[in-house]
Amino acid sequence: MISIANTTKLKILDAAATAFATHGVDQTSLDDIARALGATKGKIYHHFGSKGELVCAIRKHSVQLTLDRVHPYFAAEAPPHEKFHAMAKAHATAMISELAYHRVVVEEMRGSGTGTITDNEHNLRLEITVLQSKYEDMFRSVLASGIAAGQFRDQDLSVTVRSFLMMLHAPIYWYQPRGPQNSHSIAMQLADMALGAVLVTHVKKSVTAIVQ
Amino acid sequence: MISIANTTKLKILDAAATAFATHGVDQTSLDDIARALGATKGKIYHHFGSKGELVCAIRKHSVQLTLDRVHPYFAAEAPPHEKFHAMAKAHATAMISELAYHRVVVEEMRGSGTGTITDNEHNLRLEITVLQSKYEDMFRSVLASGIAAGQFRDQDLSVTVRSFLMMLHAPIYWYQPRGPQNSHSIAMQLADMALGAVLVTHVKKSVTAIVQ
DNA sequence: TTGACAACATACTGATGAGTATGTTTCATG
DNA sequence: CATGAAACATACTCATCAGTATGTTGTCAA
Repeated sequence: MISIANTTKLKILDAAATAFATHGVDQTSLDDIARALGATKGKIYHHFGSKGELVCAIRKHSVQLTLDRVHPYFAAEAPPHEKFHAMAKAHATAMISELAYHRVVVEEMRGSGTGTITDNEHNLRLEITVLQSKYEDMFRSVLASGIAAGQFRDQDLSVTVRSFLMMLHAPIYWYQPRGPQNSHSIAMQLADMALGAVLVTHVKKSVTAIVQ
Repeated sequence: MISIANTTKLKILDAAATAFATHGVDQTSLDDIARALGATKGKIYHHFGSKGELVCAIRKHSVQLTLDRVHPYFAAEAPPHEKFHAMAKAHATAMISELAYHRVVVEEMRGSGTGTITDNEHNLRLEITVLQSKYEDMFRSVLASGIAAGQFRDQDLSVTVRSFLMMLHAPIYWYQPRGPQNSHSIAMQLADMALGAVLVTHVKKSVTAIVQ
């Protein structure tokens, strides 16, 4: 948190996130990022131990940003389906609002990363894992309440959480700030879909079927 | 299609897909793939013009495999919600069954790829785009029918398709062949969730709410 | 049987980029 | 005003690969 209060570090993080999100982590050299900053590699290496640490810092920041947006709705008092919808919408809004940071996270979700891993990077990875677990646990908790209340379908929680979170990540792949839809309506639709994905399913008789 | 009837090419494709899916495209050298094949780079370059073409071949194969699994259910006669559920389940099953190929597709979804792009690769990319469009159109069509029938929620089709497809991609990130769940139950749950995501939402009164 | 081509292996080049070693400047502090 | 350290810039090294150029082997048709 102190590290992010540092203005210079944050500028580097922003530039790096933007570049990584645009061209991919592996296709972006530290010289590229430095150029975008109007500086040189020396500046980056003075603040971050390695490229891997830089990526981890972006990932951690991404998770933290998302958590900050979603947690208030988790803490508030509300029935499961309303709470879930609000949290889902907040998550989608986060994806759209800080697109670059979250893109990096998704790209690194496969697991590998760079070959050499510093101690500092290793610790960062652990912290990120802990944060992500805590984050998922919030949703797990709400889902459990909803299932207990008979509103949500009783199914494997791990699969459920990972699945609808992937759906909420969708804007990362296609959202463009200058697109026709505003971010609010997209976030709302995604939240609606996420809620539908967990609710007890109720298929209405088709209108055409009745007509026939 | 003729190209894939070639046994040697398919073996290279399999080895490449496995390696790419495990360590990431950029972290995997052609020498690595050749070693996995018990051969050298020469073999690969004899069958594929560049690393980019190899990746494209994997992507195309992935889309084709998925299409082959889903299309029968699209062609069959059934009410929208049943057809959609069957297609979604087939998609999820495809993801799990040919995990490696589909992982490569998702990793390359950001858009960039290698710097140099051969003519051959460019054509492959166009073919892939066409295939993917046709694929999405199938779902778009079913969704339109369901909306017309009053079963599916009337919302932006593009957002809908891209979103629940992302959810169906989820197993790519965490499914392990030796996992506790069998592939069938996971595919079923994902299909259930996808259907719920598009159906007209119907929130049951909470049991606890009634008790209170 | 011979040449011609497919199907590779071997050995190189060349560029790219992460990381480092070593300046240089600013600035706070004693 | 001296001095140290923070905050960079500059100029390297060195390993990694994608791509290429060329050699080798088998096979088949004329």
